[in-house]
Order: sequence, then C-alpha cells, then structure tokens
Amino acid sequence: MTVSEQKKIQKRNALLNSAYELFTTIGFHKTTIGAIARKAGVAKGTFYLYFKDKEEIRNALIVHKSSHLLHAALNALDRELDQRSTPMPPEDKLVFIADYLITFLSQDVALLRFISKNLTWGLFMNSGQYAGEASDVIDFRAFATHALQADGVEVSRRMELTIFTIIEMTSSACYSIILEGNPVTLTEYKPFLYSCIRLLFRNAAAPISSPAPLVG
Amino acid sequence: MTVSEQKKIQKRNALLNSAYELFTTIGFHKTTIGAIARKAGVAKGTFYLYFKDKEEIRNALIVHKSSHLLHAALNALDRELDQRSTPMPPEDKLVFIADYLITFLSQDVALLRFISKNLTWGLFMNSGQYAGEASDVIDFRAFATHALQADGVEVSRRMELTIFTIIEMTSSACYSIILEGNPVTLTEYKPFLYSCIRLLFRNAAAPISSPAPLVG
Amino acid sequence: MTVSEQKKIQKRNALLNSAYELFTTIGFHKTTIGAIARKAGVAKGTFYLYFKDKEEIRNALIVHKSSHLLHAALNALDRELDQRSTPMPPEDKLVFIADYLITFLSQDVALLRFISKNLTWGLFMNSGQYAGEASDVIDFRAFATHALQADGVEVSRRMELTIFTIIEMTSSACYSIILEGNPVTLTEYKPFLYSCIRLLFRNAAAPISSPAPLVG
Amino acid sequence: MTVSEQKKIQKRNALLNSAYELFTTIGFHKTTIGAIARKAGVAKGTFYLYFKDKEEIRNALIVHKSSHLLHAALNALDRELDQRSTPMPPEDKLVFIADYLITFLSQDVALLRFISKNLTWGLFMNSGQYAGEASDVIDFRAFATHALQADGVEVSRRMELTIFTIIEMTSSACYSIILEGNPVTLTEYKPFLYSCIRLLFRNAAAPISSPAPLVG
DNA sequence: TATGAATGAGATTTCATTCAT
DNA sequence: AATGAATGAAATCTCATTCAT
Repeated sequence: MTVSEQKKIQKRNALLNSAYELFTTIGFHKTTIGAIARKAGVAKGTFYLYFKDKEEIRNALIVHKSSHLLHAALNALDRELDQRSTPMPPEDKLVFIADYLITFLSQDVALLRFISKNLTWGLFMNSGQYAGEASDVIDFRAFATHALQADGVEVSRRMELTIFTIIEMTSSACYSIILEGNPVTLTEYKPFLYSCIRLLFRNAAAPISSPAPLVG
Repeated sequence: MTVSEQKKIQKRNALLNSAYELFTTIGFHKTTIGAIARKAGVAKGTFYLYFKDKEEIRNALIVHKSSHLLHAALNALDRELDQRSTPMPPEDKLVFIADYLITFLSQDVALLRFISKNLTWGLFMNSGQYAGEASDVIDFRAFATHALQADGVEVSRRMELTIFTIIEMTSSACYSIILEGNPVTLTEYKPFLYSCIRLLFRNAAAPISSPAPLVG
Repeated sequence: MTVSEQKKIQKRNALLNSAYELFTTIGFHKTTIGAIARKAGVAKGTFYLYFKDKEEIRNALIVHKSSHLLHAALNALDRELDQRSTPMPPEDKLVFIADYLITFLSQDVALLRFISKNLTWGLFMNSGQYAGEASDVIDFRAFATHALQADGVEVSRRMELTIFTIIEMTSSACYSIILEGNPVTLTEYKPFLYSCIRLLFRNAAAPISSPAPLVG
Repeated sequence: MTVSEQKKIQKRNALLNSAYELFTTIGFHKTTIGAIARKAGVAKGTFYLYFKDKEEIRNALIVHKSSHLLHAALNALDRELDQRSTPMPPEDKLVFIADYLITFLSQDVALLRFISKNLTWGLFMNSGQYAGEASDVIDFRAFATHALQADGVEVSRRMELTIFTIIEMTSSACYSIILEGNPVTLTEYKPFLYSCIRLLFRNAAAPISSPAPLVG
C-alpha cells in the first residue's frame, strides 16, 4: 500500500469517527457536513471525495459498527468455548450472545442509540448494497443456521421464525429498558428475558409431535 | 362553544391532518412548516398560534393516533365480548387485541410507519407531558393491570414484565415483517406469533412451582 | 392598490434595477444572487420571493428592456408624424425607427450588450411565456404587418421575409460596429445601412417584373 | 518531431475534442474543467499544462473550428471552379460560399450554436492574439479583397461595407432560422436570401449613377 | 510531465421565525 | 386572530486551482 493510499484510509477513518461522535452526541439531523469535516480536520470539500452525502456516511457507520459488534460477540463466545471442557448447548450459546450484546450496549448507550433498532436491519440486510468494502459483515441468519446445524439442531421453518422473533424481542425490549429504564432495571430484567428466550427456543426445538402445550 | 372556538378547533385539526399526511408521505424532516400551513389552507404565521414547532405537532399526532388506535382495539374487544355467551379467557383477550392491532396496521402502513416504534412510548409515557389536552390517552399498563385483575388474574411483577415483553416482541417483529416482508409473510407469521404470546403469557400466569410444562 | 402591494412592486423593481446594473457591468455569470439582493437592499431570501433564479430575472429584464425600447421608438415616430404636414412613406418610417434604435443603443452600450442579439428573440418570441405581467410587450411582426397595411402596403410573404431580414441585418451589423468599432465608425456606416434597408424594402414592395429604381 | 512532442499534441487534441463535445452538449458554463479532463482521459492537473483556463480552450476552439469551416468552403469553391469551363462571376462565388456555409451548418447545429455569432469575430479578430499557433486562420476581409481584385472588381469602401453587411445579414438570419425554424424553413428562405445578397452586391459593384437592374 | 487528493471560497437555496399590518 | 412578506442564518454542494509526489 502506497503512502497516499494509507493517507486516504486515514482520512476516511477520521471522517467516520468524527461523524460517529457527532451523530451520537447531537444527532444525525443536527449534524452538519461542515462540522464533520471540521472535526476530522479536513476541508469541507474533502468530505465529498469520500462520501456522497450524510446518508452515505451514516449507512457506512451502521454497517461498520454493527458488524464490529457481532464479531466481538462471536469472539467472546469462542473464547468461552475454549475455556470449557464440556460442550455448550445451543440454547446456552444463544443466551450467551444475547447477554454479551446487551451488556456491551448497556455500557455504550451512544452506540445502542445509534444502531438502535437498526440492528436487525444492519445484520439481515447488508449482505447487499451497503456491505461495500466492509466485506466482513455477517449475515446473522445464515450464521445462526450454520451454527445450529453444526450443533445437531435441525433448523426447521419454525426454528427460523423463532430466531427472528427472539432477536426482535430482545433488541426491542432492551432498547426500551436501557434507554428509558422502564419498567424495570436491566439487572432485574435480564434473568426474566433469558427465561423467555429459553422458553421460546425450547418450544421451537421440541419435536412437534410432543409440543409444549400451546393452547388448551 | 362559541363560533370562534369552533373555528379554532377546525384550524387545529386542519393543521394536524395536513401534518400527518405530509409526515407519512415525505417524512418528518423533509416536511416544512410552510408546507403544513399551505396544505391546511392557513398562513404560515398561523401555525405558530397553535403549535410551538414541528416537534410539538408530531408529538400531538403520536398521542392522538395511538390513543385512537387503542380505543378502536378495545371497542372491538367489547363488541366481541357482547356477542359471546361464554366469557373469554384473558389469554384470548390478549391475542384478540394483538390480532386487531396487527391487522389494522398492516392495512395502514403509513400509520404503522408513523407511530412505528413509538407505540410503547406513546402509550407508556404519555401520562406525562404530552397527554396535554388529549386527556383520553390510555395508560396501557394500568389498563392491562386492571383488566387482568378484573378477570381474576393476579398481576405479579412477573406478569408485568411479561406484558411488557409481549408488547415489545409483537410490535418489533410485526414492524419488520409488514414493512420489509421479511423473513416471512404476515399471514404465515401470525399463528406462530400468537403461539409465542400464549406461551409467554401462560408461563407468567402459571404458579412458579409448577411451570407450564415446556418440553423436555 | 394597498400599501403592501406598492412595497412589493418597489422591491421587485429594486431587484430588477440591481440585477440590470450588475449584469451590464460585471456580466451575467459573474453576478451572484447575493450581490443582486445586497445592491437592492433586501435579504438574499427575499430574491426568491420574486424570482425563481437568475435566469428568470434575466428574462424578465430582456422583455422589460426591449419592450420599453420599442415603445420609445414608436412614440418618437408618432411625435415625428404629428409635426409633419405631409404623410411619411412606409420606407421612411422603417428607416426612422431603425435610426432611432441605433442612435439610442449607440448611446447606451450597456443596454445594447445586454439585449444584444436577443432583440429579435425578445420581440418575436415573447408573445408567449415570458411576456408574463409585462403585457405591454409588442409582437413586432404583427405590429409591422399592421402598420404597413394601414399605409396601403400589401404584406406579401416576400415582404414578411424582407422585414425579418432587415431586422437581422441591422441588429447584427450595428452590434458589431458599436461594440467593436469595426470596420467603420457608426457615423460612416449609418447612411450606407439605410440605403441597404431602402434597397431591400423597395425590392419587396415593388412588383417583381418592374423593380423600383434604386437611387435618385 | 519527437515521440514526446507527438504525445503532447495528442493530449492537446484530446482536450480540445473533449471540450468541444461538452460545450456543444451541456454548454460552456455548465462544463467543468474536471469533466473536460476526465473525458479526455487525463488528470485534472494536466489540463493546466495546456490551457490557462476554460476561456482559453474555448477561444482556441472557435478559431480552430471556424478556420476549418472557411477552408472547407474555399476548397469546395476551388473544386467547383475546376469543373467549370467558363469563369464564375464574383457574385456567384459569394452566393456559392454562403450556400456552402449555410448548408454545412444546418447539418451541424451543434457547430452552428458553438461558433454562433462568433463567426465574424472569429475571422476578423483573430489575426491578433488568439491566432496563436493556429497560424492557418484566415483574415476573411483580406481574403475577400484579394479575391475580388483578382476578378477585376474594384474594392471600394462601399464594397467593403457591403461585404461586411452581407456577412452579418447572412449569419444572423440563418442562425435564427436554423435554430428556431422561424419565421420560415431554411429551404424556403435560401432563394430569398440569395436574391438579397445579389441585390446588395450588385448595388455595390454598380456605378452609383446607373444602378444595376434588380431582378430578371 | 503527469497526477489527483486536497483545498476552501463561494454559490445556490431553504426555511423557521418574526412582526407590521 | 390571522396574515404573509421579509429576514438571514445555515446547509449543501461545486469546482477552479494548487502542489506534493
């Protein structure tokens, strides 16, 4: 990589960091391109050499941040698995990842607010156009399918819907609780949430012929 | 009510309708106050006689729309109950209301998009500042507590959390599915979702010592 | 007319005058809307209450200025006719108007440069879209036709083409001479040009088989 | 000529062609130097090694294009003369060249629009500063003088003015007609225009006291 | 010579808000 | 109470030009 290429990457990163900081402090709409450039230490026109407009830099950030986050969670799971002598049941893995993400985001509210309810979007959608150079972005659904199959779990249609539902439930509930502290504290909510996750997961994993009795 | 008071209310409503139409078609941030006034057939300055700024009219709309929606759901439930000879179990009531809301919103995507993830916010929060003159807004949590108690269900802490979780899960999942048609169609998803709601509800309603038999 | 309507017209005129002065001194493209507004003593945003963009104010000016000019020429002709005891032949009227316009424009080079080669455009074209409020704009072709017919001249196809050709020849040649002083002075050129006009006019007015004598 | 000199000329030509295409399609003012360079396949900075600014490349183009055009017309006249057994009267030569130019430009409206009313300017003026390296540019006035003298026509002051007037009349009228199709079609206008040219020319060539017969 | 990243002045345009009528 | 002309700050985006490589 030439020196000038390095400089370009540095500038791009400076712009991304600057934009992230402004978006999370004063908000997307109140952030001006001039402010992003100024904070990044470049001229206003330079911004346009790297991004078409504010939307583009926001999308790049969402992809970038959510992919980073998921990687961190998976790495943490790997480390956990390495330390154990016994295998971890799939259900526990699910809860482990959920717990990692929730804990992480509760400590970085700015990040939570930013990727907010875009988490699913960020992960499910970006195999497509926005992945761009961030080719390390993960298709979470494909990943989960693989992981479960590797653990001997049959990924039925029902299981797919369950995964989807768990993600939505978890992200939405935690978003509310972390940001609004309502109706309980996160500490109090966590065990309850995990029991819900386990409940739903088990129900999906169970053989249909002997289902958890759903309706009387 | 004097004629001039009637005129004031008419103007206010014209502004609200105009704003709603613009917010749902071209978006909140791209909607200008000038456009709202023009569409409502009043002068720009008149806007400021009724609302402080764009935020204020948006909040008034959220409260107004979500309260209307919930009232419609409750009315529908009442009509259903009137027609039955046998009482309806609380669990069925929950599913009935969820089904009403989901069906309604899937037929009015603009409304869904508008109140979007503000549903909880709109209902839980507005006992406070935004209820304002729209004093008919419902505190859904209080309502649910009352309704369940009236049905002889003990509203434990666990039940409260369950209600909260069900609302988050339902609204978040349906938002994704209706707007993105992903990962399944709404028709396919509904029965699955309702089985999840029943599962969570029963689990909360059941005595802890003898949990709803899950599986395995 | 209310006071506020008067003020609006004053502002509009202030903007037109300001734009004209700047267009003729520093040129259309180098003139900024900010400068027009500043010179007119109004805020930048006010410009946009009166004109869509720079093009629009330019077109308004062309129409305005060329229509004024033509009216002045016709008024001068009327005054001349009033003073005479004998009627003026059509050919002389043509030369009179040409002379008036050339003399006038040679004394206001800025105006000449501005309406420059738009004279024909300004007069022939603006029956349509640009006439706008300047409803006093003249359709020169229609006018000439009428005037000639009133003098008993038959306006044949050949005469129409002659009028068109004379206008083009006169405006184009005078533009070059006044602005570039090349290849002769205007004083030297005028008698020559008028003889050309007479030559072409007589040739069109004359019966084809027996041409009008040129000189004498 | 060294290889590097050849490359320089190629680059210069690439820039000229690129600029011409852009000027004639999107217009001079809307064409950016970046676009010219990109289309020519060179870097933006390279532009400045060949031309000072946009004005300079435009002037180079006007000189280049109009000189080419005139050469083509004169070559066509030469070929015509070669094919004839009898000499061609000067008046016919004038009409021949006018016809060649009009026909050519009506088939290349982009070129017409570009050199538009700059034709005279391009030819009369460029003996001076803009001729530059394009030393093949013709001084049309000098040329016409020579040609007429060679044919035995005395080039009086009156003849000079006539030539000038004919050029202005022809270019201005044809510009209007070709670009606006107004007030007649070119096909209909041509014979009329040529009769005007002949009329003016004969009038200049004839002894003042005994005018040339106009028609027939 | 050639490059093209970087610059930053400056142009256009929008719009919330005020205030005289 | 209602109007809407006027404001002018602020935002977006462009582009001629420079200069280090």
